[in-house]
Amino acid sequence: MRPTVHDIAAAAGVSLATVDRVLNQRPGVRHVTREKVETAIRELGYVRDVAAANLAKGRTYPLVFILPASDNSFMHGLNAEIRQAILRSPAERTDIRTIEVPAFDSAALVAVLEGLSREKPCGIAMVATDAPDVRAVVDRLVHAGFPIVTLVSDLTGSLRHHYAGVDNIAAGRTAARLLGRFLGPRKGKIAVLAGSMLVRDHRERLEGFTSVMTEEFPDLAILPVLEGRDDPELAHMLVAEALGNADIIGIYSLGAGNRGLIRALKEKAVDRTLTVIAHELTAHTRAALIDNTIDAILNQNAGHEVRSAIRVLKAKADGLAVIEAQERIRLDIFLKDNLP
Amino acid sequence: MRPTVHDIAAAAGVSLATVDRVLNQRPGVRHVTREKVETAIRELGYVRDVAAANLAKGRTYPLVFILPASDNSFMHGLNAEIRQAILRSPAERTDIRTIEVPAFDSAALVAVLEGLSREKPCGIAMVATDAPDVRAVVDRLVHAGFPIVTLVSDLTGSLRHHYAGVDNIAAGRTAARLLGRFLGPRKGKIAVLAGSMLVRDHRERLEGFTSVMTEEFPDLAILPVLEGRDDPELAHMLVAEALGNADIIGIYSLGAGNRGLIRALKEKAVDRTLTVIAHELTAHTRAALIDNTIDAILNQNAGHEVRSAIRVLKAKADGLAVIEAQERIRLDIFLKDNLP
DNA sequence: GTTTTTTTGATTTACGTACATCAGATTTGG
DNA sequence: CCAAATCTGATGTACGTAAATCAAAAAAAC
Repeated sequence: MRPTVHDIAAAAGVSLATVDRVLNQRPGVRHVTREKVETAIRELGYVRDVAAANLAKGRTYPLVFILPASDNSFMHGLNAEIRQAILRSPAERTDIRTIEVPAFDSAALVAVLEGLSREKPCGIAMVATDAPDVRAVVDRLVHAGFPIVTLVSDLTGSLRHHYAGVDNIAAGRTAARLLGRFLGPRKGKIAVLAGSMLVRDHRERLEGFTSVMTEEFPDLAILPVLEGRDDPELAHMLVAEALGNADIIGIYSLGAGNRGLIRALKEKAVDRTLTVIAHELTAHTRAALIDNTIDAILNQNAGHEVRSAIRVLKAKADGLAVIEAQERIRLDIFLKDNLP
Repeated sequence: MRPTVHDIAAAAGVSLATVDRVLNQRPGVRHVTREKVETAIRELGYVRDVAAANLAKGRTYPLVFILPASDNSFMHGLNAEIRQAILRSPAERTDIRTIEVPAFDSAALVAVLEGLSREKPCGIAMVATDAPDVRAVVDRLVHAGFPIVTLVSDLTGSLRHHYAGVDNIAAGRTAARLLGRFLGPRKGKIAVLAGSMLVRDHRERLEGFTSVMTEEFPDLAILPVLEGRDDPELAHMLVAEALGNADIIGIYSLGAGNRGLIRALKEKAVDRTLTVIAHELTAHTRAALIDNTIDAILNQNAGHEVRSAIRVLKAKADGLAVIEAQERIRLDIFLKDNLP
């Protein structure tokens, strides 16, 4: 049987009230007494029963998710997963609220974050916009004791406690190697379709992609990036136009807006053997993978990201350890054979 | 605030004791009264506070893991993950015990399972040996009310509640497509190294591999399977011998014992451009992936499998729902760029 | 040495549920 | 209609912790 507060009290030769004062860092305990209790805690290997404590406290975990107001399927999926988490709230004692901020608008994000410091949530998950002012508020909030995790897009160099998202440089490198290996000895040009080079994750994917391509597949030349702004229409136009170049033998789509890409491919490239790698598994990319329009899909599992963010925030709020291996968000690689 | 038993009692116009009798299916409640209470439960949307209930019951979850006594790195890894889980036991209220049975010995497995029905664990996780007698005991135990999940290797056609492992047919198909695409237009022969065709997961991987190969990559011919019994020495011998065949341009290693494979490759194939796909990420395969001896690794995350099995067993024991998407064990595909 | 302050102990209530006991009410059987 | 059987209510204790109160003891200040 694991030791309880009573056992600690007995072992330390103090009363229950004193143990409670020490455990919950309440004032009114002499230094020596505090030490006695802490020794007993260590020696008996006491760990507070979080379930019982939460019951007694009537604790809930008010969490805030800050998301960009982007209208693409990935963000819709992320929202859906958060709604699922909200449905589980009663069982998980969470109280989740989402706030939408204009995408790529660091000032707006900063304003929201500063507003939050007043309402005292016990944890914040945010899709970070990578800017110095954001980094500054995040660091301030972390110092003030708020658990903060970044979601999907990280804020490197900040003090955020955790990042619930994939390694985008690795994703880009993986895409490059897959494309390079799939194309084998062929020589030709590679088109890259991105959302916007202002977004950190897209920049990182491109960075990883480019470095492996230039180092290891010198026969493949990367064309200037097409910025589709995650907009299907624009993506369609850009890709359709690019396909006029007969040297293109591969495409890497590292952002959203794949609907336009797929349409362009089906219209313009029926007779060509293009190798295409895209990001994010959606109904559209899934169908395209099955009918061979796309050759591989790299994906991050939004559900895992949301659940991981919640687990980490709760653990941080309770001062508990997280299982690192469990919280690592993996890059999924889907071929048509291992679709879920 | 979520409703409590008191609210139900008030709403149904009965006493707390009666609500308790209904909730815990104790006798001594008239049919009409029971219905009143059940209606109130439904209407208020009452869900039992599992944490409080567990506290009151002093509940722990005695779980049993039944593993084959196989001496390969995957099983060692699995064991290590179970030990990690045991370390978390106090916090998770679990009480985990492992039992080793001789590998591929269905009679021994049956004997162990029958022994278990007497000691009443609240859940059983087992690496299944695929045999009719095993299926029969499992079905009996499920009928008797034991939550059972299969781990790593499934028992299809049985009544087990859940399978915590990867889809091995999909894994084989994925390996085939990766190998086929990596080899591109080349023609040649493919060697397959397996552990034993007596193991279901190996059979399934081969099945998936073969079907995609024959359907979609007719220029690649699969040689008769080399059965390495997951033994590095034997694998080394078999592969070294096979590499005498200069037509071999690809290898699929679908079992354990990759140490021998890697050694053989480094000795015999330095001057050849072989494409190699192997299963299970270990220190050895990892190093081989980095130095280009292996081109891709398919992996199942033993930690996730163990944690998933535990979550599912606990949920079943409490009669709760599981988050299906969370419990799906994904097939990891590692290139040298996305190693964890 | 007394007063004031600080520290500690003892005790109680609460959280939401489980479980046991016993008395009282209601239904059923004869 | 009464006895027996069945059902229901009232009540209390427990689980491990939090949090509060008030009294008592110890230490510090005067």
